[in-house]
Amino acid sequence: MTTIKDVAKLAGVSPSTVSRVIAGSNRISAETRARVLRAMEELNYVPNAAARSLARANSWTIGFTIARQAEQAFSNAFFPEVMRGMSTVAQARNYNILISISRTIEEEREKCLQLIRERRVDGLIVSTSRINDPLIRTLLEEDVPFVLIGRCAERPVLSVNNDNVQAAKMATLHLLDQGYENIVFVSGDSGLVVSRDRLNGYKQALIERDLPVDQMRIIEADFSIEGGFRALRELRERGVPFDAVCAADDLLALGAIRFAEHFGLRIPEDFGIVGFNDSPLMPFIHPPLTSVRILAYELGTEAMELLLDTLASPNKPRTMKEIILPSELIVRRSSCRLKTPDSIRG
Amino acid sequence: MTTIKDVAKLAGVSPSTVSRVIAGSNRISAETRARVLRAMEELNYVPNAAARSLARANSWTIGFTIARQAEQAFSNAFFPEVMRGMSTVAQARNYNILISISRTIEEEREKCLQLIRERRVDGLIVSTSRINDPLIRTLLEEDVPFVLIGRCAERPVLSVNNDNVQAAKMATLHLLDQGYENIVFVSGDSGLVVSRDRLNGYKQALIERDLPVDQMRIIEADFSIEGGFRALRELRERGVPFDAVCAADDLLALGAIRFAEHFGLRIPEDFGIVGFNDSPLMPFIHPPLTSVRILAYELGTEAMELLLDTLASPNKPRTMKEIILPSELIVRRSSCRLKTPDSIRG
DNA sequence: CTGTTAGCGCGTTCAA
DNA sequence: TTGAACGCGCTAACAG
Repeated sequence: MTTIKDVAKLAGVSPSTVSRVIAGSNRISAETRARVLRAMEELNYVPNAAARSLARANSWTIGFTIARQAEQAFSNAFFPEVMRGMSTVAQARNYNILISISRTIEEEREKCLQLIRERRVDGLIVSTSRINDPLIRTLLEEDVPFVLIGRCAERPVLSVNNDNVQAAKMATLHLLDQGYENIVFVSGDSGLVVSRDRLNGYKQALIERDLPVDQMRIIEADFSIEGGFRALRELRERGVPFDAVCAADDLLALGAIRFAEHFGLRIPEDFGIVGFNDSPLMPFIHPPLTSVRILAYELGTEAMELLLDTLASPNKPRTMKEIILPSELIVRRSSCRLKTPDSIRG
Repeated sequence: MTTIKDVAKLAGVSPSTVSRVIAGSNRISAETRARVLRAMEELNYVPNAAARSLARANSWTIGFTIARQAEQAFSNAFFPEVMRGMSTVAQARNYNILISISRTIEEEREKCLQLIRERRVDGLIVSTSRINDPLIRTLLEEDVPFVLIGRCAERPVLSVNNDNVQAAKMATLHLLDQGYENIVFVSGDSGLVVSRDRLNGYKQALIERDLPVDQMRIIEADFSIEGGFRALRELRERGVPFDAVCAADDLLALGAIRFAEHFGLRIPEDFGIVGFNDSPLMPFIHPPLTSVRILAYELGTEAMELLLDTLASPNKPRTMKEIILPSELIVRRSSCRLKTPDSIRG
């Protein structure tokens, strides 16, 4: 392994001079700098990350954490896209990304704390948040620099989110506009902030149209196709009448398609469906599925930028900026009993 | 920040004793160990990763690299699943995972070399390989510990792969068994080893049935739905007759569905389709798509285990073990003009 | 079984 | 503008 001493020897200077060249100090003669650079080149020298970390007390590494509930969403393109976004920014600013996938929220909390305490990462990007999330509370208590992708329900934290309330409201209004009258809402894990927000959007749409919000029409489902199916079957068995569903995720919407097939309902004539996340394959589903498109890549870039900016000015008082990105309702056949298929995508 | 010295002081021992406790040395009295552990507990002590790395010359971190061509495949669940697999094993063995997503193979090579030279990672898991891949050549030259997910065409390297040749052969034989007579092969980037292997499987199937291998029936496509569509249209314009397609990825197979819709071909009556990767949504595609299921999660666990085992015994001569995992053809309607839909999945 | 000492490779004083 | 000396937190070799 070639060290700073080897370079110094070859260039005929002291190690500290080499260090200055690396740091880009200007208190150095052009000639010396050139000699040092040549020596570095020749020896293929690369500074040892651990030694730098130790001396400067930072790691140039950001941790990205995903917990179990999210892991399921791993089946759609959301997380990969977020990661691609984060990576683009990190790379441009010479940061690395450490990922930590946990099975439970306790494990997630342990892992995050460890990464921070070990000084393995300078900050964290947290990918989902629960109501009263213990991870977030801990991170705040320990004053860990972090950005949340999503929203913290209890207090402002640095975060990047898409406007779930607005999006779910749009989706529901769209169903109403299409003449559906009894819309049910199939939620994911109700402990997640994102679920709560989407549910609120659904409610707001009903209220805006002076329609009653009926708890019977709201149901929580396992985050899977099967879960979506079972939730609707359950509602049906309870005798709740409905002719459309706003599902908190595409997987749940696919469960709704299963439900319709199973009970002989025609989509969109008898039954309208909208989902969330607009996975790339939605246009190919039968029928093509209406869905809310989330800017996943952008969530990643924005989160990373926000975090790195924060780290770059540590003394600056931390304003708990919350960035909100727009989402878009992609209308396809599964929710269109009025418009002709020609006028819509997919 | 609490260091080993603080613990030592509180426990009334020397720093090296604390270090021994951490390392689990047995040359230590039970009583002292208990005192030290209590002090560690009390101070919430966690060893600094950089200092350990520096002293022990390892990082307990594995790099995972993805390059552009793969990034597209990011839209299906393959990479997330691989990562989940890697993560499970890494976590169990106290390793961390650093990810590096590059746009070009040159950039990928740079990033990997840097991670190694900086000593930021102890080894690498490389996610895709090209024919004559410069990254792999470099890693071998520099004697970097790495495992390839895939296969190296030129020489044996530590790798974990699914049997692409066999899988493509199965897929093609299945189409032949279903009575399709003119099967074309739509390949991804022909520079990738995986593309070559799948193409070879296709050829082997034809040869086994004494059918001619016709270069006119083999075409390379952009890795996208649109690319799959254009490739088939191109073949059609060239006057190549065909009634079925073996596509090297589900995305390309979706392009084939588009093609069939566009030219009024019925699937599976007029036109049979099989894809690769069996994305979770394939059962919902219209028609449900036959596809080769890859054990992505297992590829991840096996790759990580292989790498960590190698790192664990560095002096042992490196046998270039190549692990091959089976894949499975999931038959659905898109390729079944003989069997009844009841007898098949999806 | 335990303490002392000397690095690991780099950044950063303080002098010169 | 440059070099010498020390410290970052931990491990390991050597004494005892």
